[in-house]
Order: sequence, then structure tokens, then C-alpha cells
Amino acid sequence: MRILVVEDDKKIASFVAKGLKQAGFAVDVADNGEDGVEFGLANPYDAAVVDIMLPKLDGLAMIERWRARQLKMPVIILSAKRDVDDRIAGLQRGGDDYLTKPFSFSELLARLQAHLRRATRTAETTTLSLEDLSMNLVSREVTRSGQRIELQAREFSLLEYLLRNTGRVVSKTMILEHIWDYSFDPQTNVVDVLVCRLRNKIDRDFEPKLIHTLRGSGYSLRVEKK
Amino acid sequence: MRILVVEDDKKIASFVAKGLKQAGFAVDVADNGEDGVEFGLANPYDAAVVDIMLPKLDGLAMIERWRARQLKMPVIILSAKRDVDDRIAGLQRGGDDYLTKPFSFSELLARLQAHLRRATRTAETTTLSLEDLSMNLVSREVTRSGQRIELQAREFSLLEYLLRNTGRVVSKTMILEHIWDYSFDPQTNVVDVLVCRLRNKIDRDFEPKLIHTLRGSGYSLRVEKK
DNA sequence: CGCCAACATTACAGATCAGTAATGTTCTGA
DNA sequence: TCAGAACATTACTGATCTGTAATGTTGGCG
Repeated sequence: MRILVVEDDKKIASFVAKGLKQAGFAVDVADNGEDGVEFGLANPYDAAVVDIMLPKLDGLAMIERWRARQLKMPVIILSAKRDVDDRIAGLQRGGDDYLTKPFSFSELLARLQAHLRRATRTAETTTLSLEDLSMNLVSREVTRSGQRIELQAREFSLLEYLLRNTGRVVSKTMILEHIWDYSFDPQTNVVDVLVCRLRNKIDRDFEPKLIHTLRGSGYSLRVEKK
Repeated sequence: MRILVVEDDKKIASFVAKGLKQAGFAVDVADNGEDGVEFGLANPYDAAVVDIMLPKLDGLAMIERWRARQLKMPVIILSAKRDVDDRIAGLQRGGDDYLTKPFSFSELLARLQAHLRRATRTAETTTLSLEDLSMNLVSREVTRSGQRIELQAREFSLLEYLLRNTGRVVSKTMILEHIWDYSFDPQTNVVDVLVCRLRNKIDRDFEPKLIHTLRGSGYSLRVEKK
């Protein structure tokens, strides 16, 4: 989990950053609004903690720029302004939470975790990926190394199944059951053929190979670390 | 937008409920924890505002029951307990926000709206629906009145497009562009045929009809209110 | 080293899908 | 009321997809 802290008061910044690092987050700090905008756009943060009064560009304007660029991470505002009107302004201009200084670090952490928890609770996975391979389950786009790959319905299902079981071994019987619903006539080599077709599309022209055969047990999608 | 308020203090409950109604929300009120659990499970609320000290079942326990049952709506806790530890407990046990009494209604409203905004901002929609028709874009399941319907790829795209434009009129040219990518040979009646096929599947055996023809302008997905 | 099973690949064919076009129906305006 | 346009429906067909089966290749064990 990666957090961006934007705060110009060195003491507060290091206090917050240190605390978050101890809680297991990766933390970056920016000390003015413009850098804040840049950092946010350049890296995929899971959340941000920002002060309102910042040099160069104030916190609320910074948040608005993020939102305009489709950055959706939760943002917790820290501010010395205690007025209800200030809080409302902060929330209305794109903030997700508002804490007044002085604040308790424990509460900041608890609120941060609540927001992160919500984010994962809400997300019904819409993209799966491994290495440079990625598939969007909604748009049904599959790419490898940024290159678009067309998959047929069956191939798509198989890849989805493999991706959902990355690193694990899936037997032919398991594939049969998942792709063809019920326990299905296993006296033909449909699975072999399907795997072959999928391989031709996602592994043939790329490195490293992702689909691996485990003789006697099945297949596995992973990056070999030998 | 539908909000559930769980609060046993009549004055506060009606104060909050009235304010929310004026802000355009549909509001239900429960005055104890057990009813709160029931209400929450029985109706699809977009958010909840709850007190902690409640008769029969306290607010935090109520939230935990909701969460255990996969209810994911944002919950704002209202409480007279001002201690940091109480706030943290509230957030850790499934609350999304914590406001101490006395509170400003405007701030409650702003926080509520921030949470609702986030919910819609976050959701890369994975299911679309209208009336008793619903489609899950990930599992690709389409149902009407709970009954499973099989759609072909093209039909699926068309229905998705129509659902994303519920209530609006889409012209044949728009459909052509969206389903066949580029501006495509319009000297054939592919669209008519496709619409016909989709209709047979989702409208033929059901009421009310959802796909409507607007002679000369196109089609529209909606529930007619005549 | 050689055999056999497991797996990979290829070619084929039946089923399904999607576009065309012909025919039928409905609506609107003169 | 009638004609014509817009739309609906149906049947047909070429393309694509998917399962089958035959053939080729690989790897492990005796």
C-alpha cells in the first residue's frame, strides 16, 4: 500500500510519514501543491493525506486537479481550520475525510484504514494480470506487452481461470469442469487443443512463457523463477 | 438515493431525517439495533447514519452484522463519545466515518455526500440494470425476472450500449458506430435485425416492454410511464 | 537406448453466428 | 384512405468457432 503525504510543515510531515511507515505503508512526501499534483499523477497511490495550506498551490486545488485527471484514491485532508464551513468545503471539493490539527495519529491511521478497507471491499475485480499480460473482464480486452490480443470465448474463459489461479496447478479435469460447466466427456482432447490455441496467442511470440505444463498433473500460469 | 437512519433519540432522528429528505434523499428510520439490522438487510440502502448507543443491539454490533452479510454501504457513525479510542473502535469495526454529537447537520450532509460520491466514482460499473432486467458485465450473465437469458456477443454489446444510455434515444447510426467500431456500411439492415433478435430474447416474453422504437429517430431503452 | 504415455499440433467438419436480402407489417402525412 | 417510408421478421448463406480425431513430439523410466 502506497500513501502520498503532502504537507509543508516538516515536523508534521515526518511525524506522519514515520508513523505510516511503521504501520507498513510505503510513503512519499511532497512539500508543496505543485509537486503534490505531479507525484499523484506519476504514481499509483492507494491514498493521500494532504494539508490545505500549501506553498505554490493549495491543497484543495491540488485535489481538484487530481480528480480532473481521474485519480480516484481516497484523500484525507489535514487542516488547522476547524470551522464547519471549511470542513464542508474540503469534503465538497473532492476530499474524502477531514481531520483538524492537532489530530491523533491513531485516529488518522484508523480513518485511513477505513478508507482503504472500503476501497478493497467495494472492488469486484475487473482486471486480472500477470507480468506484462493483462485482461480486463469488462471490456474483454486482453493485452500482452501492450499489444492487443484477440481471444475467442473459450480461450478467454480459460485464461481467466488460469489467471484466477496464478501460481497454482490446475488439472485438466478442473479445467473441464470450469469451462464446460459439468463433468464432461473426457474421452477427447478438447483441453489440450484449447490450451494449445491459447498458448499460440499469448505465449508464442512473447517471453517469458507463462503457461507451463506439469506432466501428469496439469497446467500452471506463472513466471518461472529458475 | 436511499438512506437508513438508526437512532433512538427521537429529536435527533427526526432532525436528521427531515434534513436528509430536504436534501432529496429517501429516508427510513429505525430506533433500535435489531430493527436496524432487519431494515438494512431488507432494503438496498445507499448509506446509513447510525448512533452507537441503541436499545437491544448496539450500533457497532449492528454494523458488524451488516458487514458479515455483505452489506457494503458506507456507514456514518454518530456518537456522543468523543474519545479518540471510541472513534478508532467505530472505524475499525466497520464504520466509514465518525461524527461526535453535537454535530453540524451541514457537515453530516457533506460527509455523506463525499461517501456517496466516492461510491459512484469508484465503481467501474460491473452490473447494469433496469426494472427487472440486469446484466453483469463480468460474468456476462443476463437475467430478466430472475430468469437467465443467453445472449450472443453482438446482442450483448447492444444491450450494454442501450443500458448505458437508458432513457436516451440512440439512433441507428450511433449503434452502428458503437457496435461495429467504425462508420460502417449502412446499406444493409443489420441493426434492425440485431434489435429484433435482442427484443425476442429480452422483451418477447416479458412485461413491461423495455425496448421502444422512435420512428425516424432510433430506439430507446426505458419503462414507459404512460 | 527405446518404449510408452502424456502432451502438442494440425487438419477436418459440424454447429453456431452474423450479415444480407427478401418479404411482411405498421405508421404517417397528403 | 392510400402510398410510401420506416421498421419488423424471416430465411438463407458464408464465415467463424469449437470439438474430434489423426498425427507428431517430448520426456521419463526400465
